[in-house]
Amino acid sequence: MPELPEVETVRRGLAPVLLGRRLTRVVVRQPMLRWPVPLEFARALTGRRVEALDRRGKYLLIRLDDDRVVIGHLGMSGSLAVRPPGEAPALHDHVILETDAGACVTFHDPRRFGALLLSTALGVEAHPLLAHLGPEPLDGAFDGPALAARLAGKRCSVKAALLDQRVVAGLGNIYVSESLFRAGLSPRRLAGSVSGARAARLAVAIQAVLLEALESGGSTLRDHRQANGELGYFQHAFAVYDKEGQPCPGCDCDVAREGGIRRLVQGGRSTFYCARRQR
DNA sequence: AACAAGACCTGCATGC
DNA sequence: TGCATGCAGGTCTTGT
Repeated sequence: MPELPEVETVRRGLAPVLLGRRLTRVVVRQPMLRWPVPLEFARALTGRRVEALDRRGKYLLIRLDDDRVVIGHLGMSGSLAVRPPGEAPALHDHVILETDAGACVTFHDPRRFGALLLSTALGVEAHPLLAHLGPEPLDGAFDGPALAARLAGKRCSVKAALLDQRVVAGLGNIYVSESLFRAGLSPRRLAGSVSGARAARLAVAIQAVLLEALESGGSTLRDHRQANGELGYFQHAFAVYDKEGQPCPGCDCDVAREGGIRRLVQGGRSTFYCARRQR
């Protein structure tokens, strides 16, 4: 599920429930996520107050009042949602946090590719999972030249490069396809060839797609929920993702003759694009 | 050094 | 109806 807009949607939804609250009860029902939840996780969180809720790329950072930081990742199918207190946990509800206001936040993740780890305020930036992340695409400093510098010399496809979190932090399979479509760039294009005006177009496209997705509460294909349980609805605004064979919304290409939106597999992952509009 | 493939795990749609 | 297959929003690890 979760790319930057979904994680940011969850962060914004959880903030009013968690910020400034004390965690009164923490239950780890299933510790075997991507990596085991640390043995001391429940003990470390119980009684602590949540001082800040941040996001870095696709990672959520829950900062506690004792300088500990929870590093959270939702993997493919994870969600963090506020549940009615007292409700019985559902299948795949792996970790439950209760606050002194009586709120109940549940980490739910059928595939268990997600993670909940512990770090410290001083160490979190240098944590192996975060240390090499590229720039935040919604930062003011992210622009054409910044992106071009990250892509320079790369021999892989621009699609593969954008999925690499060291190049830009937070893009995933959906938003890479959508961004390349908006920028009019072929997903097969050599990453290193994207510079100058092309890089500027791509940077603008990435920001526009992410901001629009954010306004829609992210994309719900299956698992993503906003923290309040509502679905995201940006999936209705996809131009190309999962639209193989459908007409391209940006040009009048003939589906019968040109095939409309095409699907391509790169690095084992589907890419969707319009061959006519993307060069 | 760069890249692809394999691994992790569950659920769902499809086709026989 | 049941079963096998393939695919899915991610990314670390292993092998070429």
